[in-house]
Amino acid sequence: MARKPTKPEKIRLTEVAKLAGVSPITASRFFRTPEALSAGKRVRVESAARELGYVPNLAARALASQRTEVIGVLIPSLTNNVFSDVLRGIYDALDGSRYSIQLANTRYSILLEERLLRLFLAQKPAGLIVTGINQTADSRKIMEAVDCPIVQIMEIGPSPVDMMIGFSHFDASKAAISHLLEQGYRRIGFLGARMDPRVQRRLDGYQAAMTEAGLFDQRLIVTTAVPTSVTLGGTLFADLLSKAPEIEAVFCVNDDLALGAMFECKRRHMPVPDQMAIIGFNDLEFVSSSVPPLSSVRTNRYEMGRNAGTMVIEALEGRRPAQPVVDLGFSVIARQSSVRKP
Amino acid sequence: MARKPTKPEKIRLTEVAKLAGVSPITASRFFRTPEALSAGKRVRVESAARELGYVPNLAARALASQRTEVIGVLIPSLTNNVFSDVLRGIYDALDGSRYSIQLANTRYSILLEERLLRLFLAQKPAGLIVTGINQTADSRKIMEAVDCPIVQIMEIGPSPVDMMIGFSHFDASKAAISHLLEQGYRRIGFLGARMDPRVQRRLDGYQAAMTEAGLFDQRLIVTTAVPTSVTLGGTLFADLLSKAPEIEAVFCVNDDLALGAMFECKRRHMPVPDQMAIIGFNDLEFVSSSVPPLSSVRTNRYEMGRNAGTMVIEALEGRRPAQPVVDLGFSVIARQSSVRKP
DNA sequence: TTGTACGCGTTATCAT
DNA sequence: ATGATAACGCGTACAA
Repeated sequence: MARKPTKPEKIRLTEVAKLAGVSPITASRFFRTPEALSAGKRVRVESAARELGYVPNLAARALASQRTEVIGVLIPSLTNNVFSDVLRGIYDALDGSRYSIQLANTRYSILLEERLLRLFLAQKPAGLIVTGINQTADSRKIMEAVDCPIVQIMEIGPSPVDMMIGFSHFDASKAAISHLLEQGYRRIGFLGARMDPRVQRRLDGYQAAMTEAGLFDQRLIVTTAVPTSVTLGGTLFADLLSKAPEIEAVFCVNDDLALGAMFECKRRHMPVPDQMAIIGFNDLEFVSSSVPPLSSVRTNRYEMGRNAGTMVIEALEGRRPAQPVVDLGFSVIARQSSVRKP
Repeated sequence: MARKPTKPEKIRLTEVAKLAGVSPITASRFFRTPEALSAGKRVRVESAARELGYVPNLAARALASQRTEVIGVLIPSLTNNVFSDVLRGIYDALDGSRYSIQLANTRYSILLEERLLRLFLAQKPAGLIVTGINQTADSRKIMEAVDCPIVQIMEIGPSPVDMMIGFSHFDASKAAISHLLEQGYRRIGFLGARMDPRVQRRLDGYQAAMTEAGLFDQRLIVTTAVPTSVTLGGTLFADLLSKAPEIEAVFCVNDDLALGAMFECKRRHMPVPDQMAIIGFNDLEFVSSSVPPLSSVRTNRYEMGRNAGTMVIEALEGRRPAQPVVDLGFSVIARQSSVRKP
């Protein structure tokens, strides 16, 4: 024998329809396209649903319709403030829409990313937001085969899987160095942590700028695979100073490192910027109120997330963007920490 | 007419079963209880699934089994570092398990929380992790009616919906003030932002400690509903100074405010701790490397998330914790910013 | 605008 | 250990 039939207490669409005096499919339509119902039935279904406390069964809906209203989001870190801003943007964009978010943490591993991607696809997501442009070959194949909008965020590159929104980390980094060069600094150090693909591109930008200026010197670069932190900024800066005591300025791949470097300067009674100029990256909230205020490169993280969310929704509604790749740019914010006094 | 029958290309359990020469239900068992299969069939199903690239349909699974393997997580903020640590703990705890996470952002609104809760329940989650103990009456009713493990995190209180893990914000705050009192500070200010329930309880703790010491003075308290930030810490501290210029120490409800206050001291050439002692809350990474190092109250956020995740899983496996309420405690970390020199 | 008929892909239940 | 059958609750396709 098979399983017992549904107990009559359970409140399904059928129960709502019965109470409203309509067929189940009409009740179903009420929840999806209420405007397709006559006013009378609309009211009756609505009150019936309310009276019974009807809760739609999303699994049944997904099975029947072969899709869900879940947008999968793959990011490499939950701790990094950079991603929390992006996430907030995504959540805000999807707020009020019918879509919900499923978030996964790739931990900066493209292999784990691939596994999570497969996991997502088992749920037939309505859309996908993934971080960066360095996926495994298999991930790329999978994404190309999937029939849903996909936005790659944080970076831009030549061949989007579908859509893309971000900025050039290479250019942004180069611009930061240009700023320091314009201020007259010549011996400019580089501090990098984690060294994920985006940080790597910032290093490339640094190298390009320094080489163009005829100032490149491998000794000025200190990097580590260790995750970033303020404390680490101090440590790396100390390393840099011991390797190259003559440096006049330092570019940190993020603001945490920059703050750490600044604290280290303070411990060494090394005035900023008089004896050491510092510029960070991301323009987090705190940099403007530190003493001295820290220069940084502003990136539009919230907007990135917000736009990514919007792009997915619009694509789902059939309105694909004219431009699949959106460059949100950046701006170098020069504050006291990197500005030569007259 | 109804819909067309499934196209033969689609790879379902049926296709796998056919290739393996077993019935669909046997193939189904392979994915759920492989040990219940004979070794031969187990191997055949496995290779058939691999060969066909079978991807299980989670919607069908959820519909048939009436449950999912999704754990819903409700937190008030994505930006606040405090929650990213907790989240990381939850993700780590669930990593490698069959469960995935669905994250929702309540934006510090218990009304929105209630809506999101209802939304989650439509998906029949395997478990639920919610923030705090201040839910709406309806939310509480809903949670009590739901048949899945629920963990309330961040706080502890007398009547858990199901399980609870956190610490007493009241006691932690009181301990911070006790530390300042022990150091000999008497005029101790309070800086608070956001004023969510947990921050409110920290204020209560401050008030209790000060009252017990016979030092309570409403003028020493500066609060705002505005979200916290380093910059805000500076502003609030300036407010406090103008209201009560005689203060010797300040307790900030989080480390961002504390850092902002410290920067403001620096701008005013007010040495810390000689002229102004500062203690923060949460013991974020940066406090130990600032100059001077900032005192703070360490809370075990990662462990909280990690344990919450584990508690849900264990409960799902039938092993409910002996104690439904877990107090993770806290510790006052006294650093230079609040220690009187001898 | 509304309804009919059936399929979505899996698992629960019972039987062998 | 394995299989037959029906049921999970809803949406699609088409007809009226």
